[in-house]
Amino acid sequence: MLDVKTVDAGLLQSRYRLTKQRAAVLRALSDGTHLSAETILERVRAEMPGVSLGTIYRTLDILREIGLVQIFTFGGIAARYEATLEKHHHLLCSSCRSLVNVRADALADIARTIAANESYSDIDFSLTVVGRCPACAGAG
Amino acid sequence: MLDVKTVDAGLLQSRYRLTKQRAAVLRALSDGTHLSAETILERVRAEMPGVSLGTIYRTLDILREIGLVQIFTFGGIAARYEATLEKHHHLLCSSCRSLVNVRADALADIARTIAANESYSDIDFSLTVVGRCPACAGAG
DNA sequence: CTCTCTGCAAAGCATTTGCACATTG
DNA sequence: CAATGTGCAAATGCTTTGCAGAGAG
Repeated sequence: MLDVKTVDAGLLQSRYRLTKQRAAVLRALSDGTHLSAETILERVRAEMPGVSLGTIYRTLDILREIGLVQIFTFGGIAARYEATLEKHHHLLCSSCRSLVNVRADALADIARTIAANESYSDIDFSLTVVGRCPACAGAG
Repeated sequence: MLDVKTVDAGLLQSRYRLTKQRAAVLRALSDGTHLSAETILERVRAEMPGVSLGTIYRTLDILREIGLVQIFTFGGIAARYEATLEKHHHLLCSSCRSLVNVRADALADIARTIAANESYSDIDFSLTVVGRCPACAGAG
């Protein structure tokens, strides 16, 4: 999902440097799905103590700007970051707030049609399905 | 979108009282689409100065609990509240952050299929399309 | 009277920012 | 050295909460 070539392509064409901290953030991101800034900080600090949360946010913002990470916002939980280039959507549990990634290729046509109808350009789109996850449904 | 019958049905079946403040919030909501708490406060204060933002939030939370308002969260802007029972989705301008409501009936099947595949129940879903609105595209 | 509601102010959380120092090319 | 990056801490924006007094049944 996150090869060196892609990262270099992004960073080198910009004025940004690939510092230790940024590399660590990228490594943390390539491990998991929909990570929060706080989770990323923990992972980065595991190998590099002393890194600040501010740096995590600044790095994530740069990576987003370059197009290497996607940010997803949901109600009630902190923003989630993903280094996937694959288009995907989310299932959010209304009870435990856990997240699951899902694909929905059929959505693209619908989103494009909506955007075209209203003359919106350069679109991106994401579907969030909120519901009770199997675990929470089982627990009552 | 918000008739007295519906409101009464919701409030009377609960332990909540229909106070002046709550009525004003409901009135503010029935005027507009995707209002922020701050906007609602302004509108409520226009007819009833002294109302606090805390009361707005508490009221909105009750109304959501009863099922009279929907809350939508997007990145970068405050949550938006709507008293519509109609299922709808949003176009968010990546530049000026303006919002437009859109319908997308074809989405229901897709969302249900996704949820069923992953065994999620009691689902709700919403699509957010982010893109440049016509005004911003025109402005360059 | 009892329960619910409100305003106020403070607290809470996620995120951003200013600044002085460190690091890199 | 000139530019970019970092840690720290303070600031910000949105939302929630505790509390003491007001209002409703």
